[in-house]
Amino acid sequence: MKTKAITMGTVTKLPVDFYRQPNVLVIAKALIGKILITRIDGKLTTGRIVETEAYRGETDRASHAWNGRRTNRTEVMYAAGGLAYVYLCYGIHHLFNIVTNLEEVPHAVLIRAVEPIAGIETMLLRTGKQKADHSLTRGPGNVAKAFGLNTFHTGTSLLSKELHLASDNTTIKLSEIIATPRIGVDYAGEDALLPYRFILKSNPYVSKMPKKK
DNA sequence: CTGACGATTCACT
DNA sequence: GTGAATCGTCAGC
Repeated sequence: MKTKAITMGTVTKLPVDFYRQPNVLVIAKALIGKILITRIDGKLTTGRIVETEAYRGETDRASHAWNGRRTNRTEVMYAAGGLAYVYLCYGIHHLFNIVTNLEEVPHAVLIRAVEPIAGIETMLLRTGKQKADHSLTRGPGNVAKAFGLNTFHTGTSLLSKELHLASDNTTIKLSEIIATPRIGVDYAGEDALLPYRFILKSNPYVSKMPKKK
């Protein structure tokens, strides 16, 4: 066969221990360059993560679980790491988060942007876009949409066949990763300035730098 | 039960 | 650069 196989080397599913490391910032940074894989409605979509944000639970005013706030919606953040937390924002957009750390520690990482690898047709279909340009999977709302994620997936294991993360041979140099303040969290006061956002340098799928307000 | 608002996006000026 | 869309969640009565 002359199939031009997509050379992806060895792709390994991230183990559950990865999500249970104590420092959510380390996890958010380590997720840059990893592969997001979903098999939803029988459609395979994969992409490389290029932008994340860390939310450090009860000590972080930008987090839904700030100061130990615990409600029906945020309950999943208090579970042990390795689950998905998807929630609706502005009544329109679904945002995909990864629950990290141990039980009772509500840390999470928001996936803000992904570079599409496979299933681009499916992504176009889901987002209703005509062309596969940089906006396809840029921005947390678009990522969830393109990968078929919605609030129904909250609590789904990130080790499942339907939804998981993986690592390939790609190594990201630390110098390629930049830390910046998070976006859209002005209400968080001083915590809004924390450099908890990680982006892959010069990647066109990374959302624009936040404008100074 | 009611009212206020958000970890955003898109179209338009 | 500005503003509207739009509904689940949460706090308060």
